[in-house]
Amino acid sequence: MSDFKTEKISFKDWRNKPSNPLLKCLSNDELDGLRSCCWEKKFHAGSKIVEREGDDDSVYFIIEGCVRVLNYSASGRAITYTSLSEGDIFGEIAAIDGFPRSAWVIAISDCRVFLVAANAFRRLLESNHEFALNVLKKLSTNLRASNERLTDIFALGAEQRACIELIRMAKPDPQQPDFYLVTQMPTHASFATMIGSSRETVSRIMSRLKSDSIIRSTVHGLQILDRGQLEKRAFD
Amino acid sequence: MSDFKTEKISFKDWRNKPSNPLLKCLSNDELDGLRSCCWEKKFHAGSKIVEREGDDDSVYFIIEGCVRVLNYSASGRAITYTSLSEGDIFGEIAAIDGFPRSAWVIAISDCRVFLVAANAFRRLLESNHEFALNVLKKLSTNLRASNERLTDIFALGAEQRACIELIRMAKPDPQQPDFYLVTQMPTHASFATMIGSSRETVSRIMSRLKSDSIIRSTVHGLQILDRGQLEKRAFD
DNA sequence: TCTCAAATGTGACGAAGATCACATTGTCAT
DNA sequence: ATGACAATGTGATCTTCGTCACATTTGAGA
Repeated sequence: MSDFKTEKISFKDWRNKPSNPLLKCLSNDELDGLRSCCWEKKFHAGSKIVEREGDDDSVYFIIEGCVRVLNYSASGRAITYTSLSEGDIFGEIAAIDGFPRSAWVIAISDCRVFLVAANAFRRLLESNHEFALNVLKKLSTNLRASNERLTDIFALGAEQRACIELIRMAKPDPQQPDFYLVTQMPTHASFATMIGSSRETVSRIMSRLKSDSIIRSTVHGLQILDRGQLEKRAFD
Repeated sequence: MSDFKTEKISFKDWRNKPSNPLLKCLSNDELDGLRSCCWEKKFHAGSKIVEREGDDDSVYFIIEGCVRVLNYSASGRAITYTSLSEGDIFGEIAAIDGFPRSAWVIAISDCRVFLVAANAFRRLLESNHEFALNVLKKLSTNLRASNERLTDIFALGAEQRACIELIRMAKPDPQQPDFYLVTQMPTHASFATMIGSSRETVSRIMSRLKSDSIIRSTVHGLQILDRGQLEKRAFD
């Protein structure tokens, strides 16, 4: 595993990062206040950051790296709720309502995070309306996504869900402007936990999409050759 | 359809209702401020209150009655997110993030609601920390529930989900303290949309539970004869 | 380059449950 | 009571996918 590239970051730089919309509204004073109840922590790829039912209640700000929020069913199957990266936060729910963690968080890549103590986070919510509104918006977004997903699972088949997820993950290819690209395509097994399916089913779906020339594997990631067709399969 | 029993309610009575935890923290002034941007509306059982993609953005406070928040898939199948009644609110997400409605809301029984304009609601969020925190807690609760449900669907079979839902809906029977009771048991078709299954499957599950003497239909609703067995079936 | 573990491909099989098609039973207004 | 319509019960299929089993490929170290 490669070592961390730990470029030191100042609190002000942190706040002003464009990838960090939540913190923009903090004043210098508020930022200083955070300093005393905020630690930096590092996690290696694959390590556990938050444990379900755990009673640690800090809020995590991702400075660098990528994590996955998920749960395990009694039978051991994993269900991924969401993947997060630089600028995202997690753990805010337990900090807000004080109940134990509702999910696991696992580092996908090496990570650097800032931990903010729950009561410091709540103090911020109370003192800064704009910050509170930002958090409210974030929760709203998450809730919309979660409900949307619920509908998809009831209504759609595995292939449709896979196509939708691919479309979600794809960004325009910087090299070839006509194509879309999924950099960082996860393994079939991980992808399966994201769409609520099995490894084998994902494998079969991908094979089909490849043989139909809708997608293709390249060194840069998964290339989408025919977005129209992909959308057609996604939305029928 | 029976007419409404429209006992007039004052704003202060409204705030002080025990079923209304969200509003407790409002001052008299804030309450007065609401008066000018708040209407009462009535809806008959079965009528549509909120329409998905609609751009009305008020927040609804249920004074009386019972509603269902749901969505329809492209194929026309309904998926119920939650049922709400007196003291609950809905529509807060669109008011917070300004995007179109993400779900439909249908009146199950005759309803009386207070509508609060989105910007009045947002003003309240900004001026009253406690209120904002209450709303944050509510969203957190909803998010936990939604994710929990997602896990259940992947991990559990239809019968288990049905049993879990029954347990959730059951309250101790005031008459016979040993038993639990589901007053207001919905139709099998509705229940199916709540657990993500089909009407026929629900019918078969209920038949099985009845023939195994775990539940029984009475005039007061669905009686749970053997909660232990029901839990066993729910959680294996 | 070799090696080994992880990731992927693929056939066969079975179980769960959706769907279709009716029969039956409630329930409510006249 | 008597329709009429909604709700429920139940059998017979048919599809989708999960699961098992094993082959094949890939990729990262040594």
